[in-house]
Amino acid sequence: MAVTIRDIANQVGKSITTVSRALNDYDDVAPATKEQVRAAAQSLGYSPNSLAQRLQKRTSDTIGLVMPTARPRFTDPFFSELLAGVGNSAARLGYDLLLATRAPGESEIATYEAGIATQRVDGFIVVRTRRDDARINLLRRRNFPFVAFGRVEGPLDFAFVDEDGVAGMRAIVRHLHALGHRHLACIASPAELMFTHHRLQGVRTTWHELGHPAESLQIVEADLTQRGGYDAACALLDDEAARPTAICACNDLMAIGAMTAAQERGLQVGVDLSVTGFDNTTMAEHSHPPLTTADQPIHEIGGTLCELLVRRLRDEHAPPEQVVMTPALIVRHSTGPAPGA
Amino acid sequence: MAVTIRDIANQVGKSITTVSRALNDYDDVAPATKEQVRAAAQSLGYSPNSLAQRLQKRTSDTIGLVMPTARPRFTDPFFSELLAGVGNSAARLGYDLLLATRAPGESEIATYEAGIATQRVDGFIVVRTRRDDARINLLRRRNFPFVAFGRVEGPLDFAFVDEDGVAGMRAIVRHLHALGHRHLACIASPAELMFTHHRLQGVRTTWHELGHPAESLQIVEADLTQRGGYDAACALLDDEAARPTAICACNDLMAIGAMTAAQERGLQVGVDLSVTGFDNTTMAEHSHPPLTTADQPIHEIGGTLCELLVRRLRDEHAPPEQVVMTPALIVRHSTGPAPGA
DNA sequence: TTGAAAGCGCTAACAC
DNA sequence: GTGTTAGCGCTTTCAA
Repeated sequence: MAVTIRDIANQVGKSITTVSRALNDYDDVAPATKEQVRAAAQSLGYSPNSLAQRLQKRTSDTIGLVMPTARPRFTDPFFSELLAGVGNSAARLGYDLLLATRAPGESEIATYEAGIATQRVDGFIVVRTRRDDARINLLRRRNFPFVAFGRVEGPLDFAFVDEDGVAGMRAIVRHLHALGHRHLACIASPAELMFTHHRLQGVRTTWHELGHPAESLQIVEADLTQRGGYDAACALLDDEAARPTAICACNDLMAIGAMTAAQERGLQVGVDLSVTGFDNTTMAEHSHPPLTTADQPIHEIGGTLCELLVRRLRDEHAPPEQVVMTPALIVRHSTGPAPGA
Repeated sequence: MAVTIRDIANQVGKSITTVSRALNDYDDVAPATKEQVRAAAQSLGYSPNSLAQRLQKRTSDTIGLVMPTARPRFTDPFFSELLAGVGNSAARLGYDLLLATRAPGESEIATYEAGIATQRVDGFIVVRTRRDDARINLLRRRNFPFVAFGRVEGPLDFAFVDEDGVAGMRAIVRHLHALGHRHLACIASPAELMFTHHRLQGVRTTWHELGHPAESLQIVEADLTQRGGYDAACALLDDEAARPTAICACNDLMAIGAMTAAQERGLQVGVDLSVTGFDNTTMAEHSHPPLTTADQPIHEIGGTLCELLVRRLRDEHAPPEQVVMTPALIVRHSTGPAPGA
């Protein structure tokens, strides 16, 4: 069986108390004893049992993250990158990362409830916030530590990291405007997601500010996947009378789907039709043509989320920190001058 | 603070032992008492402290998975899908999933060592096996429960799930041969990965069996990313004298990168050049043109990995189960008759 | 400088 | 049926 402090105590002929203090480098232990204990620990191959430590300390040293997976085939490159960011940061800060995957709904909330009730996690990272977010409402009600990736509607009395979706879309729409586009379509993400709200608002207000009539902007909703973007673009492009010269999608995946739809119809993306994404996943860089998009430093955001949460965990009274990052416009070849402009 | 069995015991005027037994539905508790205890637990909002339960049971009820992330920007759609499969299955079986991300190397091994030593996990899922795999060697040496996604060279005395890479590539190469291709290039994944070995072997032996001379097959290595596939394809295509009519890549991501390279050179994929992938990620379905590839049921594989591991955890003497799945050829539009054939 | 004892929250022999 | 007692492996008063 595993080596315990009791084994070390026997070996060096001291009490387990002394061993514990020696290992934790208390300064009321004789230097000689410390050395002796450490040597014994080393030679016996001792490692503390973290379950026991955690029970005693009444903390789990664990961060929970529940990935919202709507469908069984779940392939969002965005998340693997975010997870890597969170994971690396958690490890560096001495925390474990507990991962669950759950479709939004009752069982999702139950997962949060269970995490809290059974004291398996010290705090949560909530990703992809919704306008009215049941997860956040719950955590707030329970006064349980968490950090969100994204904001919500209503009071923002919690810690979050978010990107400025309005500014990101403003940059994109201005870019398209400057290229001479006068008929724009936006492939929106699901309305319940908070970032949709920001990005859409960015599109709408900027388009309006630039003096375009409301009718020159079409908005269709899709489900964040490549297939969703594809279907939405098909509908937009097949109505030839109202066909836009530019399509801005609310994420890269949908933009790539939209490009496929355009190409199937013989349109050259970047020439006959401009398409933009959002996120700057690595796919955007390597799509054909490379995608104009707004960059979010996803890996870094994951790290920041973790840091903010840990700060809160270490100091209960730390004020909720709020970070809003401005996405950078990345111009590639999927956008070009409006035809005939 | 949190409600404990002691609180319940006080409330109902019984000992904590009785409460514990009632809650665990032992049959030596009076039905009336059981009811009373349950009601009290309910009304007090009791949930067991899992740390305490685990310490007592000497099991962590946790499965560890360390994602090998070579670079900081880590965007493999393959992994998010695998994680979803593992996560769902783990939850269903009553296990937590502990996720870490670590680049292959010393710190990766240290992560495994720490997980074992501190008793934080009951077993590991090892993904993307290498021909000589330090992780597996370690786990084997320590006799620590694990299941691998993939095989290794040498004795296969452990549980694993793998796909038959030889068969998958055989199907692809035969498909290309039937289309009249006589000059093939393969974009191989890194040589240290075990699946590279299988897939490459599938390509080589099949090509040979079909009667092609060795010189008609070129093999270049790339790093599994879109960029890697792109670079490799550029090199292949720019040597016009030796230009292949078909390129088979060892995963979808590289195949998509290769398509980009071809398209940049004015080649029509599926007509002037055929390209194939491997994995059938959702990207393959939506690429332009849609990619011919070999299907791996990734989500399901994740689930199976979990199940095999749990079976082993519940029964120490269960023989190591080994599952090899045969990938199905998915023909889409990235392949077509060889030019001039 | 060290050790005895209590306790984190839970389960399980064993006795009554 | 139920309670007493011990103990999982650790930390931390409190006394000596």
